[in-house]
Amino acid sequence: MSTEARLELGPSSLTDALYESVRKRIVNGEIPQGEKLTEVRLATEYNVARPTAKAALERLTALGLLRRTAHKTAVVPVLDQAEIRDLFFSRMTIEKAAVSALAATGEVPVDAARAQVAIEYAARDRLFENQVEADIAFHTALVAAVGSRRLSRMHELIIGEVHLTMGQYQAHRKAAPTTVAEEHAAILKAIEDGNPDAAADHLAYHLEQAQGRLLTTLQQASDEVVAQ
Amino acid sequence: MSTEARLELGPSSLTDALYESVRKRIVNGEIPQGEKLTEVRLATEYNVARPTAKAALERLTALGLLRRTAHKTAVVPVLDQAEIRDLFFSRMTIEKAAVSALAATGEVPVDAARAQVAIEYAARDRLFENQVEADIAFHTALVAAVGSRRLSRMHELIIGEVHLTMGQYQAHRKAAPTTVAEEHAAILKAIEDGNPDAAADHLAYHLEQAQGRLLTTLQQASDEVVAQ
DNA sequence: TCGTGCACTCTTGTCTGACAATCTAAGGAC
DNA sequence: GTCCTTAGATTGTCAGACAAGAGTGCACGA
Repeated sequence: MSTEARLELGPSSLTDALYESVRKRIVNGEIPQGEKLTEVRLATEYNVARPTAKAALERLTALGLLRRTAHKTAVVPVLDQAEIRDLFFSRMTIEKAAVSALAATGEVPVDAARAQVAIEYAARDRLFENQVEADIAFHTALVAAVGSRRLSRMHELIIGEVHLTMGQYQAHRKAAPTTVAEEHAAILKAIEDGNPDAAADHLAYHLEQAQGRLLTTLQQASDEVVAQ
Repeated sequence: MSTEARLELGPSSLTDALYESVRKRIVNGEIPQGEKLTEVRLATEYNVARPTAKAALERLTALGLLRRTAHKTAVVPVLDQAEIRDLFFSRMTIEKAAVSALAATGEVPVDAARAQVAIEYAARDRLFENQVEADIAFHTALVAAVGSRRLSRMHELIIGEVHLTMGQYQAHRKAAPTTVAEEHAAILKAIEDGNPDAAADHLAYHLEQAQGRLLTTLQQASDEVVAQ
């Protein structure tokens, strides 16, 4: 972590900017798992007041990107196998409902199709970070297209952790971009065909595969630590 | 709203206590829909600092019990028909997944059974507030029993609004306690029988009925306003 | 030598007071 | 009557401070 940092002034609120900056650094692995983030550290690094840093930390905590208990320092969480399973179970619940609803209308969300293209480009250029980014965007677009504010908010509550996990294990990840793209395409196809059950099934398969890939890399990562 | 208020010192944090106190007052209708809650008002009423009040307001906002945009005063939201439908669609998604998972194990959650009893007592004694409270507890217990931290967190994200809506229309509500109890019993029965599909179906029916009851009372309430 | 307990430090929770930026609403000009 | 300006209200952010809880290491005793 560099001793100085500059905030983009895009977002209206200073807290927003700080939140967004730290969020990115966590999900792309720049701030590694297990790292502690104190309020004063964040405040001094970004040159903001402690309450502002506190607010940003609380928001990150709410989205699962940090863990924090009373009077204790916030920590970037390390998700174990059980938690990854729980994460994907929850994710499955939301996204299944989303694709089913979309298939009922038969309309393929344009943002999802766009993200699908972005994934292919990123994969071709070996830009892993962009690939993860686009993958998250794809799934987020699917949920958003349903038009349910609350479904999206619930999804937002867990997708951060998905992003975190994928980002943290990025280096270890055996990229299988074509596989991912094919699985995504199958989901979109089922939506276009207006087949809710098929859409849900394809999505379930895709997420199971994704979970499996993550658990494998997680296992490999822990093996490497043991081997040292 | 009284000009003075006392906080119970149960919760460790002052913010927690404030949050909990205001939460109760919102969901039971003491603070009506559309009411504005400024930071200073809350701070002076409870005799706490503005930052503390701010934190409590932010938490309430996160759970949908207040609406707040930048630089604007927090307001107790008024849910229209479309939002109630969205709310129940989201709720359905979570709770269906929950009862299906429970039925797969075949174990009836004790807390849910306990809440079921509480509903009956409250209904018999005409304690509407307790009845609502116990109903929320029943559904929360179902989700909690799955043991998925993230599913529970997502549920928490929307159940507050359900509570709010039920509480706010409490006065208008035509109580149908036996009906509710029977619908709940059917869900528990299906779980006990280990039948996930039946459990999901009974839950879906129950929530559709509940939504219908709410929309009806909502309609009646708006009619009354027009008639004035 | 090892374990227990105390003190110290770090960090967070909360407070007071303040200023700037923004939103709301009231009042005046046309 | 409508639009614009201006004043008040409200929130965002800041600085500095103190108390309370959590963690750590050292000293002391067994």
